[in-house]
Amino acid sequence: MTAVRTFEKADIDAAKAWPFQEARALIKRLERVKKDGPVIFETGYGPSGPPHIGTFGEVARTTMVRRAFELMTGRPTRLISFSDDMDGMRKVPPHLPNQELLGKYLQMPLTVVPDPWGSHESFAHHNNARLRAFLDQFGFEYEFASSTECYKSGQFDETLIRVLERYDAVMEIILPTLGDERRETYSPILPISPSTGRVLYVPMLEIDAKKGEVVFEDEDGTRIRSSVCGGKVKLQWKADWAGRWFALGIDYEMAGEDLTESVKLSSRIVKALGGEPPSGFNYQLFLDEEGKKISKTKGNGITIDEWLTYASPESLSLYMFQNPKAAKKLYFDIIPKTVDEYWTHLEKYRDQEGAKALDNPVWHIHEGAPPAATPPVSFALLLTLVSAVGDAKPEVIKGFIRKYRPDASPESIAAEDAMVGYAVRYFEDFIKPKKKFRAPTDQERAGLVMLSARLKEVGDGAKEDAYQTAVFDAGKAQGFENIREWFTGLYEVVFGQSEGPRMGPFARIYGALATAKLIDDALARG
RNA sequence: GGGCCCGUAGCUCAGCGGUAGAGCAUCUGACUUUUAAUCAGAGGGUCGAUGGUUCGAUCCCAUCCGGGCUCACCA
Repeated sequence: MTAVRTFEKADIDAAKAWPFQEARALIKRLERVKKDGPVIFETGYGPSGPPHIGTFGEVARTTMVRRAFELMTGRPTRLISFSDDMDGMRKVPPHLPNQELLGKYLQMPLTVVPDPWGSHESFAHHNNARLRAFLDQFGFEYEFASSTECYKSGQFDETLIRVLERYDAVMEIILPTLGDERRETYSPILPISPSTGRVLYVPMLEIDAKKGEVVFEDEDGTRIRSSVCGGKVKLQWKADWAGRWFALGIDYEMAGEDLTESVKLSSRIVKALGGEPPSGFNYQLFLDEEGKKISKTKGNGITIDEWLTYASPESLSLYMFQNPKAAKKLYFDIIPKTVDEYWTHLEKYRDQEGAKALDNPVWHIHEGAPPAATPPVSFALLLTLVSAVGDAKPEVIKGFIRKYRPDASPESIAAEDAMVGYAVRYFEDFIKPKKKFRAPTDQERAGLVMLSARLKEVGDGAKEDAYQTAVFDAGKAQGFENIREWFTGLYEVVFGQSEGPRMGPFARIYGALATAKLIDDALARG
């Protein structure tokens, strides 16, 4: 049910959503460097840990720019998801099994470190597989690239030799950014020790660009002359990023705000190599509820698994679309709001045309092909329903929806059904613990006793009106001046909240006897 | 302290030189067998502050304030 629309050039030119602005900057860059052929986008991944919400954000946002660019230019594009799997393991990540075993592989490339779970060729292979499964789960289109493979296959050889040729220029750029101590031993080339297999942080004693060789001292003091080709050395981070841009011809890459300085530095280095830095920008990091930076060790903020427990990937994409240059809070309270905003945008998209449609987040979230169906009731409403029913089964909730939106299309119902599970879980974890059941007043108690008895009398299977009348009769019999007070009390005592579902239909669907039991339970509580 | 990014209605955000906008939230009215619905309407912002450029600035420039990141090593 997705319809890909076509857009006039004038509309595309008028589109102002940030992915289009990024695409325009990219187009300018391409004009400058006069590049033809496929345009290459890149995202990064560090395989010392599993993919996370930031990984998702980067790939999602990059894909948004990619699709905008394709619409504008019609040019072929590729997205490379690059894994830094040749980096040495600096320390054993905590919380992993087989800590002792891993400890023996410190400083070795992550593709040499054994897989602590034993299922893959190496630790990095394991995490690389997780990355791919992660990206596949969302349907991203990308090509995986392994740093180790790039080095070993010789794909980076030319670039490594270029680094040797421009060695002084590269050093001149990097050295001022280093502390005194590191400056003494720094080299942008990190040899892999032929004796121990570790990544060595040692100075280069000789550089021979013509032969593509370097001389360094191995861990055991042996003076080694080695080719830089075929994976015998790798580039140190500051040069690595630039080298990769150069070797792979990266045209676009965004990065976190924490890497702002690295982007600048890498840009200078890639120029020194004779290349041109990619287009891109620095997106902001996420904050927790109190505006503090989210850190993995602290465990504040929320993880992608948590988000996907309570809401759809589309809603998370919307979150990523919004304001990427502002530091945004990422915590549980924003989930329902984001979900409903997503549906609102999707609904609007149907009637929007031209540039308006292109500026609608859903165009970007769905890579140009937003679905047509929207659910008949909002997530917020759904939460109210779930909340009223307590720990109801999804089927009961779905029954309500079909009853109250009889005109909803099957597609619309299907869209809603997916939300029901999310709503139930959100309710269980965030709303239920906050429910406050108060004790009834004497007047309310009398009314509730009467209502319960009346419901049992009528029994299941009667018409809505019969139940609705029963509710009003019970209230009126107790002499409530304003019948609203009766309802408010009913909700607060029985449902633990001040608002609730229309009682007649509720009793009809939930069951009169079950409803009576809810009331009896509430009376027993108070 | 230097650099970069952000600061628009209660919340989330759009607008980026021409009399301030959306969604949600709030309130009011219709309804009155409801406070999940529907319809109609309203309130709410000195566009962080101050200067400057301009006929005119939320939008450009400068300074300041507030928030985030970054400036040893690693990535």
